[in-house]
Amino acid sequence: MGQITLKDIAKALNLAPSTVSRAMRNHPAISKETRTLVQDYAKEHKYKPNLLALQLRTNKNNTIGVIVPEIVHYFFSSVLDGIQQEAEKEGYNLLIAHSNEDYKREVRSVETLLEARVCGILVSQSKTTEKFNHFQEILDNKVHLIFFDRICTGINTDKVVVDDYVGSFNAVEHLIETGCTRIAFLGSTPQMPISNNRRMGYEDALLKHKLPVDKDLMKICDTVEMAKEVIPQMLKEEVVPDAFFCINDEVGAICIQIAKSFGYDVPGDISVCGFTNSFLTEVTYPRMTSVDQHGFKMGKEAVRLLINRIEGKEEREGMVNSLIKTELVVKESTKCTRLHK
Amino acid sequence: MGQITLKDIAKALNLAPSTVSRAMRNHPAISKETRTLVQDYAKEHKYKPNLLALQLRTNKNNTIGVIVPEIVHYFFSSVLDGIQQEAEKEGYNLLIAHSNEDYKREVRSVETLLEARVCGILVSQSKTTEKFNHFQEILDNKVHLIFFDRICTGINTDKVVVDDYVGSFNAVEHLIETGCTRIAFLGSTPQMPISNNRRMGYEDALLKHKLPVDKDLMKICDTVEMAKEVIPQMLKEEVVPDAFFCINDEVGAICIQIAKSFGYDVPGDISVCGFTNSFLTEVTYPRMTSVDQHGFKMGKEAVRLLINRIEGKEEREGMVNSLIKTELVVKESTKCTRLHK
DNA sequence: GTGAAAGCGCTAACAT
DNA sequence: ATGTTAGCGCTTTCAC
Repeated sequence: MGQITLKDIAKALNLAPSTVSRAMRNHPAISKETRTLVQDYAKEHKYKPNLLALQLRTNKNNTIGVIVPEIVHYFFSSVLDGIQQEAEKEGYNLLIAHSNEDYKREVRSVETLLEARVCGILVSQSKTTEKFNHFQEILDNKVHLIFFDRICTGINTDKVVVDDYVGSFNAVEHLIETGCTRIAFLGSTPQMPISNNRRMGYEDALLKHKLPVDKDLMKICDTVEMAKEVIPQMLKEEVVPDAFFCINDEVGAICIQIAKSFGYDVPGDISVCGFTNSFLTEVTYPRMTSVDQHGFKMGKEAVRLLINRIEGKEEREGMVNSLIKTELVVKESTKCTRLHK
Repeated sequence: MGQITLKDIAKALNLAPSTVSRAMRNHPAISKETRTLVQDYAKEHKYKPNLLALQLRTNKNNTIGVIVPEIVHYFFSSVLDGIQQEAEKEGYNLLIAHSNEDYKREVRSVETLLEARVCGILVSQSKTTEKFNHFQEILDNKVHLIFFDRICTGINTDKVVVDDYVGSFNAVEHLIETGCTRIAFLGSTPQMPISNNRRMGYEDALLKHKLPVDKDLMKICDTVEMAKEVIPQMLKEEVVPDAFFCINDEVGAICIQIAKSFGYDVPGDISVCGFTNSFLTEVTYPRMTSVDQHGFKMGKEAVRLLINRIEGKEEREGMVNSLIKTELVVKESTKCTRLHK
C-alpha cells in the first residue's frame, strides 16, 4: 500500500469522499464532530493530499520554472538561493533548468518547463541566444515570464536587472579618481544589455573626466578561458592598461593572477575591479574591489514579481522594470583615494 | 483557450480520444493514415500532452527531489550540475530544495518533496541534523532514497561518497613528504562521516611516517567565519603549524590569506591544502593545492543509481555504496618534492 | 450537514 | 483498426 487517499478515509469512516474533502479543508457546512473525526483519522494515517490530482483539476500547479545559463557560478547560485527561499515561503515549488550558455539547451528547457505546466518562468538568457521564438512561445501559452539580469530586449515582459550603467560608472570613476587613465574594459558581447549598459557607464565616466575612449582598451572577454588569452595579449602591447574593469569576478580574479605573473604590482601598477562581489573577492591577493550585484535580493525580487503576476496582485501598469541598486565595494586591488569616501 | 487536449483533437478529427492517444504514441494497431493525420494536426496545433494527467494515472511523476545543505557553494553546485544533466538526459525533472545547513528546513524539504510525490530523493545532509526520522519517513513512503557526500550512517540505504580516507591520506602524506611535521587538521564535527574519515586518513598518514598525533592541531573549523577565529588563534600559539589541511577550499583560501597577513610565506613557512579543487584554487596566491572531489561526476553517479533503483535496473545486491575516487592536485600552496611525482 | 455524480486529461481493458 | 468505458484522486455543483 502506497499512500492513503480521500476515498480510503471515506470508506473507513463510512462517509462520502466529498464530505471528507470538505472536512479536511474546514468547510463551514461540516459538523465539528465529523471534522475532527476525519482530521484525526487523516493525521493518524499520515494522509497526504495528492498534489497531482489537485493540479489536474485546477489545471494549475504551484510550480515555478527557472532557467539559468550557469549553475556553478556565484552570482547565479546566489540568485537561485533568493528565488528558492522566497518561492518556498509562498508555497511554490521550483523546477530548475540549466542552459549551460547553450541556445539549444535553452530552447529545450523552455519546452520541458511548458510541458511540466509550470505557472511561471524566470529566465536569465544564455550568451549564445539570438532568436527569441521560444520566449514568445512561453507568452503564447499564457505562462508568465520574467527576465532577470541577462534580459532579452526583444520580448516585451517584466524584467529585473541591476543598475549596470550606474554600477559601471561609479566603478570606473573610482578607478579614475585613484589615478588610472588607461582603463581597459573587459566586457561581453555587445548584444547583451548588461554588457552594453556597463560599456556606456564606462564611456560616460571617461568622458566626464575628459579621458579618451580608446577602442583598443575595450575587449570582449567574459570567461576565464578568454581572459587567459586576452589579458596577456594586452599586457604585451606597447602601452599597457593601468586598470582593468572586468565583467565578472572570475575574469577579475584571473586578471590579478596574470598581471602579477607579468611582474606588475596590483594595485601599484595595475588596478583591477570585478563585478558581483562574490566570495572570490575575499581570497584573491590583494582582495578584489568589485561591484556588488545583490544576487540574493534579485532572486527574491524576481519571484515576488512573478508570484504577484500569477496571483493577479501586481498593480503597476504595463511591464514592470525592476532595478536593483549596485554598490561599489572597494577592497585592495584598486588604489586608495581621499576623494572616494 | 489555454492548451489543446487529446479530446479536442479527437473531436476535430472525428475520432475517439483513445485512438488519438494511440496514434500519438505510434501504437502498431493504428493505420498509417490516421496516425499521420493525428500527428500532423497535433503538431500544427502545438499539442502538448498534459504531464499532470499522465502522472496522476500512473501515480508516478518523473520527478527527482534533491536536498542540498548549501547552494552557493562550488562543490554542491557542481554536484547539482551533474545531477541536472544526467536527469535531463533520462527525461526526469528536478525539484531542488535547500536546507541551508538547518535541520528544520531539511525536515520541511522532505515533507515538500514527499507531498510533490517525487519518485526518488537525493540528499546531502545538513550539518545540524542529528535525528533521522524524516529520512526514515522517505523510505516508509516507498520513495527511493540515496545519500551523497554528507551521508547519514543511521539509515540503511544507497550511498555515493568520495574516498575521503584515501584522499586525506594522500594529501597529508604529500605534506609530510614535502617536509611538514606539524600538520593542522581543520575538520568538521566528528559525527559527519566525511570529516571522520578524513581525520582517520590524516592520523594514519602521520602514524605511517612516525609523526605524533597532536590533538591541539586538530580543530573543528569548516566555515569561513570559524576560520577567521580559529586560524589566527593557532598562529598565535607558541608552536605554529607548518601546514594546514582544510576540510574545504573556502577555509583553505582564507587560511592562505590569514597566514600571509601574519607575515608567513606560503608555502615557504606554511603549506596549505584544501579539499574540492574548486575554481578558488586558481585565484588564491599562491594557487592552492587541493583534493579534487569530482562533484560533477558524483552528481551523475548519484542520479544514475537512483534512476536504476526507480526503474528496477540495479542488479547489485543489497545496498550500494558507490565510491568516487579523489585526486590530489598539487599546485603552489604546498612545497615541491621529488618524492611526489 | 451530507451524499451522488460529473469531470480535470489521459490510457488500458474490453468491445466491435 | 477504431470506439466505449472506466478510473487515477480530487473538488464542485446539485440534490436531499
